[in-house]
Amino acid sequence: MTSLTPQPRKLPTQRRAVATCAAIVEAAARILEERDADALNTNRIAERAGVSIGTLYQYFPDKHAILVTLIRRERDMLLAELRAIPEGSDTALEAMVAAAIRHQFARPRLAAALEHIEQAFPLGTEANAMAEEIATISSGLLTRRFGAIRHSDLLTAIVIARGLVNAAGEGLLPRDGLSDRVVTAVKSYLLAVT
Amino acid sequence: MTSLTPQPRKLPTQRRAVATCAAIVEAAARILEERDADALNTNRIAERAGVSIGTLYQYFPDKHAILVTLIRRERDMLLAELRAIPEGSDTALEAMVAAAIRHQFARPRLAAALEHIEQAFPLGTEANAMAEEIATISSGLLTRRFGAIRHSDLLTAIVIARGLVNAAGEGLLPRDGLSDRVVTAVKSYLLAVT
Amino acid sequence: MTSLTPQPRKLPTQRRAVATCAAIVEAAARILEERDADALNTNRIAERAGVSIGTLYQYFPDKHAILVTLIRRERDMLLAELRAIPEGSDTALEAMVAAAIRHQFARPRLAAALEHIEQAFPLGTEANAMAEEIATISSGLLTRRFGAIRHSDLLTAIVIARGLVNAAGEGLLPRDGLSDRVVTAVKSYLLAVT
Amino acid sequence: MTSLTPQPRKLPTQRRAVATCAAIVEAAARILEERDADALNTNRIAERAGVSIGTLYQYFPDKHAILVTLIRRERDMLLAELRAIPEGSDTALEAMVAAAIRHQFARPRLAAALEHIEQAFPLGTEANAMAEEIATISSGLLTRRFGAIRHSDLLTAIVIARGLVNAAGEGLLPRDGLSDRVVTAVKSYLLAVT
DNA sequence: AATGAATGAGGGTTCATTCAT
DNA sequence: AATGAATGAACCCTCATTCAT
Repeated sequence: MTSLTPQPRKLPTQRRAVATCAAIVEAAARILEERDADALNTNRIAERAGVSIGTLYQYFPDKHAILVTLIRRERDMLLAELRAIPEGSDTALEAMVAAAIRHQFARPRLAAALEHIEQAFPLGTEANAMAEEIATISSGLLTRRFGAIRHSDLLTAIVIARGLVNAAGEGLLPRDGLSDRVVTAVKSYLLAVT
Repeated sequence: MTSLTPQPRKLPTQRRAVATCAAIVEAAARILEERDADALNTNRIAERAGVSIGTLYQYFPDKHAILVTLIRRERDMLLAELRAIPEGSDTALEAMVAAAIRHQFARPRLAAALEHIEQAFPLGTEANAMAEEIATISSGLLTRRFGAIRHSDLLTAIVIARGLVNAAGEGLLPRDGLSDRVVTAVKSYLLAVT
Repeated sequence: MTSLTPQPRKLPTQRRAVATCAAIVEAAARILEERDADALNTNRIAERAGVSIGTLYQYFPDKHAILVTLIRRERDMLLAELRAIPEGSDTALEAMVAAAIRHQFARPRLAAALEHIEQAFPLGTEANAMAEEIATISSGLLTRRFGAIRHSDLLTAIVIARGLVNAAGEGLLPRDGLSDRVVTAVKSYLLAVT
Repeated sequence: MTSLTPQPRKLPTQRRAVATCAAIVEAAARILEERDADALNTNRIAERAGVSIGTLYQYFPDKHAILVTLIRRERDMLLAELRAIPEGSDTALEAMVAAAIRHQFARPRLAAALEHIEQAFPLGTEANAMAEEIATISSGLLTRRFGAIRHSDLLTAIVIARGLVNAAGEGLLPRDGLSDRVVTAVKSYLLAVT
């Protein structure tokens, strides 16, 4: 467990290989959804993906790399949604929260499982890079409404939102009215500190 | 790893037995602090505790039970501090946040490790019981200042506080000014919804 | 594969454990005798030793360590025989050769297998130490008959003897008259260079 | 790994095929020189040779066959040099030793690696054939100087020479003066027994 | 009560080899 | 002829747990 940097062992060139690669990552996702993180072993991943264990190791140097790829896949989906929000929008905050909630509840068990796994990895440069990117995007989107926000306050707001969405994803908080609650929490915090 | 319910195999009555039991739990805590959760295995726990693996299994039915005991130990320490806060205090919120931060940073690596482990356990009745107890205590302490608080808002406030303290414990947020930030976040949220 | 230094993982204290440890090493020896070096895997060693694979790994950190222990065992047997030869003897050379041949043909297939395995290990300090010790012993035993011998000539003589005994052990040379041949080769070389 | 007999799967007639075949064998040689025998796997050989694994298996039925071809290649180079020594030469022994040393030190790591690998193969008819051929050549070359030599003495002399050259190749013996040492050892042995 | 030797299911990974394209 | 994706037997090793002493 080093960081989030490792790449697939071999870049798949043929069409079939790309599909195999994706199937392996998706198999890992399904196992995390249906069972426990403990149940995630390479043999099961291979079986679930419908490939042999050898094939799995052609594309990923080790188990860790599969998870990293999966985490990246999910992260990139969320980042893409956030980047798509227009900067000038009056409802940027609402849109961001909506995206986060949509992402969390698209595959809630997967999101929860990855949350834990991600934290088990040492915070490599890539994990920080994502936090930084979210901060940058948020900054752009929120400045219009809240003025200049101190970096630490921005991070605090992100942590609040993230925590609430995750908690709801894990069933600790009712999903009903979640969006409003998150928006309220973030908005009231930012207004209080600016 | 099923739930948080298992009890130590025998309720130790003799003085030495209690000490052994505590030594085993503390050994687990130390390993979690000094190494990784992956490094936590029963043989190492026994060695670190200065007892044989056989003795360990005389006091705990399985590895899970050791962790549950450790989690309970830490949780009870925090709950005791929270319960000690006088109900009539004007600064009850500040006191609660201070207690949480003190607890988190007393043994930050341990707190972070347990956070992850706890989530890996299925949410047994006991975990919920703790959440409920914190909600009850909080309710008592906060009503004076914020009036009647909806249960979901109380939970939300707790999740916010918890998330911020944890994030700071993991280094995602500066520790400096943490107390103020948490108080501000909780206070502004509660004021916004009441 | 580093050097010959690794020790058993855990020094066996109980009588049973010592026996187990020896059984594992002997099992490895038997497999090398009866099959190929390729057939030497830890599962087979454990099975042949009549213990579980887990037990094997209680005493040896890895496969390599078993081989190192076996090599040491055999080496020490030979060294003990060589050391037992009286320094003043007129027939020291003959006695040394006899010891080497006896050792080689006590378990010829084992000796041959270990020869190859030993060379596959990087020449650690210990392997050199043995060569040095043999040189020292030889020097003491041969000086009386051949006068002062240059170190390089001593090594050469040892290599000659070793090579001939090994070749005979592998069936490349007839065993008949082996002792005389080795003694002749060494004696004539040493007389030629002194 | 059975014996030295297997042939390349197809006798390549086309120019490119011969080159591919040679590239594969040379790739194996380079890997043995640069890394360990453990690092010698067919995928790596193919990669190093710049061909696909499929192509490799078009030319060689299995991994073993590649090594056999390599061993033959090296062996034939040495035999060719030995055969080139004129029978009537007074310095035939010196020439033979020089050839062996030249061969050993041309690619010392390769020679050492092949030495081990060769011994790991069961002594097939081919290995014996080589020993026999060397004996025949040696006999022709040495009779003039040493008279009729018993077969066992010839073999002994060859083993002595081979052992010394190999030992020097592996760094156990100084290379300096190696030629003289080998010649002295062989000459003094042969004079002693004839 | 305590010890620690022993167990063995299970997991990560490699690599010689095959075969569809 | 060449490619490289795919295979899966086999291997090394860990660790939760049991049980004879």
